Amino acid sequence: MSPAQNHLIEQLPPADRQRLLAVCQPVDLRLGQVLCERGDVLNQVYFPVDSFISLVMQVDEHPSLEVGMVGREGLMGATLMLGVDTVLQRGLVQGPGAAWRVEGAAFRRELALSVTLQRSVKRFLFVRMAQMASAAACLRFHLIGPRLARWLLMSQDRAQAQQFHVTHEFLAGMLGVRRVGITAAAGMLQRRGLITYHRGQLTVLDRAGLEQAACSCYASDLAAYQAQFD
Amino acid sequence: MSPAQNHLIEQLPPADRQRLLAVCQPVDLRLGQVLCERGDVLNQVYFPVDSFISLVMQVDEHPSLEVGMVGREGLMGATLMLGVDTVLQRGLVQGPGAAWRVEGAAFRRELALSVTLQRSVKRFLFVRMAQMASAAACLRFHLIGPRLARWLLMSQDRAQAQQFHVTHEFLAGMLGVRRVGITAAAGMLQRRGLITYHRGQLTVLDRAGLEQAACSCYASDLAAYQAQFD
DNA sequence: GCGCGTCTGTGCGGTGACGTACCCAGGTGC
DNA sequence: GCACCTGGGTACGTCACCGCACAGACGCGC
Repeated sequence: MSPAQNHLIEQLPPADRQRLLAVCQPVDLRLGQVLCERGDVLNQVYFPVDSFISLVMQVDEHPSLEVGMVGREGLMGATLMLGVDTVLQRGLVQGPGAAWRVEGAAFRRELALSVTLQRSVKRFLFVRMAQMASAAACLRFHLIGPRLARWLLMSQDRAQAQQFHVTHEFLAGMLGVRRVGITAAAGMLQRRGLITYHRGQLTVLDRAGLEQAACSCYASDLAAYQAQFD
Repeated sequence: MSPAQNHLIEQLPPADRQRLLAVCQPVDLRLGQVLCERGDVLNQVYFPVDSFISLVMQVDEHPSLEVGMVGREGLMGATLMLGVDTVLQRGLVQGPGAAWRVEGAAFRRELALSVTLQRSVKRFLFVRMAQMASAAACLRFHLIGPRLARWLLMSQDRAQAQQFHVTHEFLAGMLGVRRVGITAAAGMLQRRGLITYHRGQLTVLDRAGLEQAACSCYASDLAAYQAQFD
């Protein structure tokens, strides 16, 4: 697990990094695993390495809806920084793989000890706020097609692979639409030669084309991240 | 301005409160005033007293869209706590009235001196995150009618008056819909005897009925706030 | 008291997504 | 080789909202 790392951990000064890793456990996240539910006490923090996690809401009887995604660029549980240990959204493993897990109390101790860690977590929280705001506008104004393209790009960035496992049903639960809506939109992307899929295996064929097809929120999310971390 | 106060300031220990108020200026916010634009450097923080402020986004060529509202229960500029001084959304005065204004640098100094202030601002940020997430789901799933009812309740809570000034046009820019969409929804609320309006003056007649008509997001937003501050 | 700008109401065709239902194909397991 | 489940495609009527356009109505200022 040494070359592929979580970016926030990677950027810590060596002493802070070693101290943090000493209280981390390497875990393997399985596709579909639910790490926490809304309302839970937040007692574990995850730093994805080559896994990634969707933050999913549910209101009333509506389909579920993703409001955030966390990969190696961040951590799940950043709100502990705000002194609150309530979980706001379900944490659903969307890309299987490795992650570091820390107990909440230990994480708070490390935060107190490392100004650099504090700074990174704060900035990541800020990025999440920017992304949630743009997600709100996206949900209001953008059509399923562009939103799907954006979602695929975001996943590909975190999976760092051309191919990953998603069914239309699953995608519907991310975008908060019907499965048929996804079938229509994905079929269009396939006909345009941007992606191909078969029984849950989806492959990105033309990344540049997908970026063209995606709504502007993809670019603005990326810009919000880069403004803080590059 | 002494009895009516901003809640965050009110709850500070006397010494901290006096120190903070010493660097605050009382200002009078005018309806429609724009306090900051997306991308600006955040160099002023506002604590509304009997005014309130809408946080408004704009994407592409679409109508504008409110993604948050700040009244006497909070402050505008809480993200300074995260060590970032970039403004994410336009700050538009939606309810005219008094507020305290602090320079960004002075606010940071006070934050460093007062653990209580830190704690309050952090909690308020957490509440804002909860509210943005629920706003996202609301935008996706709820119809204009219930969303409008919710918005009126939120405004009434902050205006602390039965009556306030809003035109259909303005409301359209808050909910991100056409003006006619508001006319239809507001007309329905009026026919049901919940509100009445005339040339920009809107009066809430039946608050309980409005709560019935509003989507579940109003209750869940309130609960998120109360979990932190009551 | 006249004019004009602002605020509100209505009408109409178009469309993106919805709910529901059914079908087919690929793959797995007995 | 058959049953069964899962993933994906198609069809059809409905609905909320859109874009656009136009009309009344109130109220302020000259």
